[in-house]
Amino acid sequence: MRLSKTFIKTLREAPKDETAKNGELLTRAGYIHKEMAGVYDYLPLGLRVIENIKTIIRDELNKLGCEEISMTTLQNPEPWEKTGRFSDQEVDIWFKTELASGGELGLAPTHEEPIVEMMKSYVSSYKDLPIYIYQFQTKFRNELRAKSGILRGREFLMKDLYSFHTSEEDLDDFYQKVEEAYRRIFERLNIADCTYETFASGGIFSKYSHEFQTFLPVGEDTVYYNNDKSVVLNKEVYNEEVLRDLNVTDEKFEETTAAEIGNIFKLKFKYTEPLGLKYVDEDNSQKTVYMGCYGIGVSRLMGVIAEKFADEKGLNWPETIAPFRYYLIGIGENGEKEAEKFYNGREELTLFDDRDKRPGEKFQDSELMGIPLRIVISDKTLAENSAEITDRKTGESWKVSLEKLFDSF
RNA sequence: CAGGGUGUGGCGCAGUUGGUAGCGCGCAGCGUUCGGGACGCUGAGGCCGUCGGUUCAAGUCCGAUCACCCUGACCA
Repeated sequence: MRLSKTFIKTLREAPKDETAKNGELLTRAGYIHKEMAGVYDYLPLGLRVIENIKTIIRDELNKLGCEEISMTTLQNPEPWEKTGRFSDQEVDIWFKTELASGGELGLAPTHEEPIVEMMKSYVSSYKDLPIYIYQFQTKFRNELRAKSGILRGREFLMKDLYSFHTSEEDLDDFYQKVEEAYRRIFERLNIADCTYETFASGGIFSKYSHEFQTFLPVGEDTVYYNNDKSVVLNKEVYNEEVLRDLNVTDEKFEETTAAEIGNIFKLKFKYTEPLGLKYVDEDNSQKTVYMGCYGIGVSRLMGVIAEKFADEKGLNWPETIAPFRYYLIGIGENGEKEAEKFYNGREELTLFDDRDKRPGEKFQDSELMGIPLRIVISDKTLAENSAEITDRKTGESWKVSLEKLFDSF
C-alpha cells in the first residue's frame, strides 16, 4: 500500500474522547475511526489486522474439522422466546427494532438460539453428528456503558463456534481440542505468555466454564492466580468452596486485572432441549443433542494486543498480524528510485511511505503504526550498496546488501 | 442507571464584566529545506452540540435536551 494514495492520516494528538491506550493509538495511527461510543469503523490498516487475526483463528479451527458459515444479525424472536432469552429481564443488552409490517426483531447479541433452530433442518440421525460450525459475526450488545476504546463496544466482531454431539464424552473430547486450539491461536498471536485459562462461573448447567484472560491493566475482570499461575480464577468463583474443589486451599493467590478474550462453555442441553434439537440414535430412540459454544472476541483481541505491545512510540504488532511486514522509506532521488524497485512485486507485504514528507516524520509514523521492520534506502546506504533495516521491537538497526534485500525480503 | 467532567474549523485548545470568534497542528499555493514530526510568506475553512428563553445585543447568562469521557453498578 502506498501511503500517498490512501485516505488515512496519522494524528499527532489523540482525540480527547479516546483515553484508553488502544483507542488512542489505533485512532492516531489511522487503524480505526469512531462513529459513537463503543462503535468503530475499521480502516484499511485496522481491517488488515482483523483479517490477519481471523486467518489464524480460521486456520486452527479448520484443522479441527470446523466449518465456517455466516449467520444473520436480524433475529426472529421466536426461538429466543422458547429459551426465555428474548425477555429484557433475562438479557438486558438487547437492541430491538421493529418490522415495518409489524412485529419485533432483535439484533443478535450471540447466536445459540438461531443456530440450534437452524440445525433442526440438518440433524436427524446420530450419523449426522458431531458437527462443528463457526462464524465471524458482528454482535450487538446494548451496554449501559461502552468504554476502553475497542475493548468494550456495543457493536463488535466475535468468532463464535458451536459444536453438536451425541454424548457428553464426545463433547468433553471436543471441548479439550478447542482448548488446545485456543492455546495455539494465542501462541500465534504472541500473547500466550500472558493469557491464562481461567475458571469462571458455569451458571447452573456446569460447575465451571473457562475463560481465556489476558493479564492487562485496563482489563475489566478481576482474577486471582496462584504462585506458578497454574490456577487462575475469576473473582466470581474465588471462594472457599471452589478452592477446596480445585485442591488449592494451601496456596497463596494474588489479584490482578485481565481482559477476557475468549470463553468456552459446555452448554449440554441448555438450548437444544427447549428448542427441541433431537436426533435418532442407533437404537431408534429420540435423543437430545449435546452442545458446546466457544467464543473469541476478535475486535477486542485487536485492542488487547495493541494495548499489550504498545510503547511510548506507538503501536507494535506481532509479525503474525501486523498489517504489513515492511515500512519502506526511500530518501533522496536515488533512494526513492530503489525503494520503488523494491516495492514493485511486494505490494502486499509493504507499506510504502512515498509521501512528500521529510524523513523524520516518516520515521515517527513507521513507529506509531507499529510495522515490524523498517527499510530505509538512501544515498547514505546506497554508498555502501545496502539498505538499513530497523526492528520496531528492539529498535536495533542493521545493514543488508541490496542483493540480499531484493533476493530474500 | 448514580456521581463527576466536557461539547468552539479535520485534531488539540483559548475566548475577560454579554458587543458579532482566535491560536497551534493539519490543509492549499509559492519559495527555501530534506536521516528523527523544518522554516518564511500568502490563503481556505467555524450560524460556537441542539432547542427554547432573557437582552438592543448571547460562544458567554437562564432552562431543557442530546452526545462524549472518567469512576461505580451491570456484563446474557
